[in-house]
Amino acid sequence: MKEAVSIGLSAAILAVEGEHPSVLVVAHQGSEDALPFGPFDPAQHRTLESGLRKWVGEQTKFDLGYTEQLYTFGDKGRHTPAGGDKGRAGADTSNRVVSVGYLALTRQAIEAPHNQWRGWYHYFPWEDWREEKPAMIDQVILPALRKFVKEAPDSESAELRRERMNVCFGEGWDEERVLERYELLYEAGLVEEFYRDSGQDMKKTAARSQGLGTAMLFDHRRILATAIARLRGKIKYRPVVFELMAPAFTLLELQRAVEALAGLRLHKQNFRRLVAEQGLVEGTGKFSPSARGRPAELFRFRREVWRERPAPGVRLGVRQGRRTKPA
Amino acid sequence: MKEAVSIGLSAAILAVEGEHPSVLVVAHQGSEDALPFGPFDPAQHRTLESGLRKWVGEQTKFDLGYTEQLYTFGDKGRHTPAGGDKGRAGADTSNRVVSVGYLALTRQAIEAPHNQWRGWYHYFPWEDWREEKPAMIDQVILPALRKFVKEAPDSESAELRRERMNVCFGEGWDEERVLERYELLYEAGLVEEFYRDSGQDMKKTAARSQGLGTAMLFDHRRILATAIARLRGKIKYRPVVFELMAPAFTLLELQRAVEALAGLRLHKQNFRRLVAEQGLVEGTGKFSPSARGRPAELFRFRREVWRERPAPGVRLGVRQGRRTKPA
DNA sequence: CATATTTATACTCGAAATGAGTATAAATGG
DNA sequence: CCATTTATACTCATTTCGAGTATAAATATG
Repeated sequence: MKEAVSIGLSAAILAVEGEHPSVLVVAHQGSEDALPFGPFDPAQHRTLESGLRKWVGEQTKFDLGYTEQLYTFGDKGRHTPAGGDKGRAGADTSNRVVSVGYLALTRQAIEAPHNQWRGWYHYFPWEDWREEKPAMIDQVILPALRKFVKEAPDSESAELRRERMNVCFGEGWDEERVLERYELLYEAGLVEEFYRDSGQDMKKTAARSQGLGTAMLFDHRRILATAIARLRGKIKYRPVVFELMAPAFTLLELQRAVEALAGLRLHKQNFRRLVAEQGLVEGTGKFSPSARGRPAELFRFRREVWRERPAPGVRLGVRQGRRTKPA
Repeated sequence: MKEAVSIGLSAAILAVEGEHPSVLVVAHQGSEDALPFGPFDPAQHRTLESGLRKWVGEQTKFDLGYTEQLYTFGDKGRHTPAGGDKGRAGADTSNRVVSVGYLALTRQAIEAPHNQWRGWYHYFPWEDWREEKPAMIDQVILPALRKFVKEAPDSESAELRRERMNVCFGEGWDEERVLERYELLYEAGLVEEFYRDSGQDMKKTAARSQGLGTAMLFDHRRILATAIARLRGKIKYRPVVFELMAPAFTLLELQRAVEALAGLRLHKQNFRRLVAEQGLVEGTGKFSPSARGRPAELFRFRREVWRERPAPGVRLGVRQGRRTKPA
């Protein structure tokens, strides 16, 4: 009980601008993108969350609105001090860091110095299915994963890998499995972090040259994957999207925001039916000055719903096209 | 980043025996029930979970099967060393404990020395609606919460408290809000832990005499509430119930298990329809030696489903009776 | 000015899922 | 044999869901 460990708090601070979902990254030591990251000081803070709010406020100059704890990672090797010893099994008895990841949602998309907003899909290009199924899945990911299956040490392990491949990238896209997919790609050696963490030289590896997404510092991309997965799940049963919206918005704007988060296109007429039926939203009499087309009414979120309905949320109305159904 | 903190790992190890959902508790120092609890030793373990498995194996003599991380609590004051200083704002600069809670599911219900299985609903009597709505809700909880609303420092705070009361205990029971309800009862001073943590003498307090559920050591009841909430949510979309079942079971046994977890009664015919339709289960040709009535076929879980279906799980088929619907 | 184009919004329709039963089968205990 | 108990199959009305069609209200263009 006396083992000293330090606690790192990392925040995936998310926002949406129009159709672009983004995350706040800081220009950290070196070149890799990083999430805002700071230590938890037990002497100063009563809760983990208050510690987080404190230094996020200091570093990024704005208040966290909605926040939610994601996960606590304690894996050795996946949080190597940048530039430090890189041996995987290396007995680094120095100071072990356990990192607690948080999700935060905000409307503000300010540009503080050293901070900037970057699109999610830079880090997870295979997760954006709004236009079409990303070609890299069939062209790069699946071939590489099939190789990963073949190279399994034994047949049991191969079967397991095959299952994971199918669940993650096979028939029937489940947009919530963001973390599972990233973890699989990591283990299969298809993301840069794998080579960094295991001390191998990335340049030497063939797979590396394909560069699946942009790498991040430490385990920050894992935390971001967790954040996106959680958010994608949550929008379906809790009205969290509104934390990301301006006070007034058109229904199309709302739909575009949900689509940006889910990485999927939705059926317009059904989306508005769902939102309306659930009473999540009420019209202000005002209308949006639209460039062309009929002007859309501006709506506002009815904060009261969370009192009335036990589990409100924007159910994504219908996926368009695809969606294979099992017998 | 050099602040020393120690990490405690607590496990809510859950099982179901027939209709009785239970949790493994250890006879700890003093009188309060405790979850199996141990330190994380960063020098010895690569991940938090491997640390957990290690000492749970040592202390309780059995393997954890399915495990899942729940939440990391770091609140000052809610993890006071038993018998130690109890001042809430007391500057105990000693050693702060951050506790990571885990959920584990198991079939075995062995009786190790010093360990024992106890029913969930000893700790959360208001959560079991299988027979009927627990009378204590109307007779004890709601009156006390109304008092809590009245005593709010200002009207804004009162409105917030009223909302929480309604969401937690008002119309439309949402069986998943186990943690929210426990937290509300804690803040309203209706559970023993509140008085212990704030250093007040419980005997002196009127509310105490009503004793809502059995208290636990440290924040273990909070962790257990988190575990139950998580499990109640998860059974609806992932086939986790089967982690708790024997290899072969009748559909009624499966239903009773789900009911025990959810604290609700289900519609028998529809439950079997759902389970069958989803292909979660397949009949062995064998039949259960039933005491009376037509013998029921024994079924087994089809492990393959998790390959075939993207998000299988036992959707609870239909709540019987109640369920008020908003306009 | 008429008309194509664009966007918003209302309404329809069939397929599936859901909630609540009824009906029948297969055992046991008098 | 018959009342009782449990299992299991099937029916039916209602709601939800996925996918359209239809119409309205604006702008752009010839």
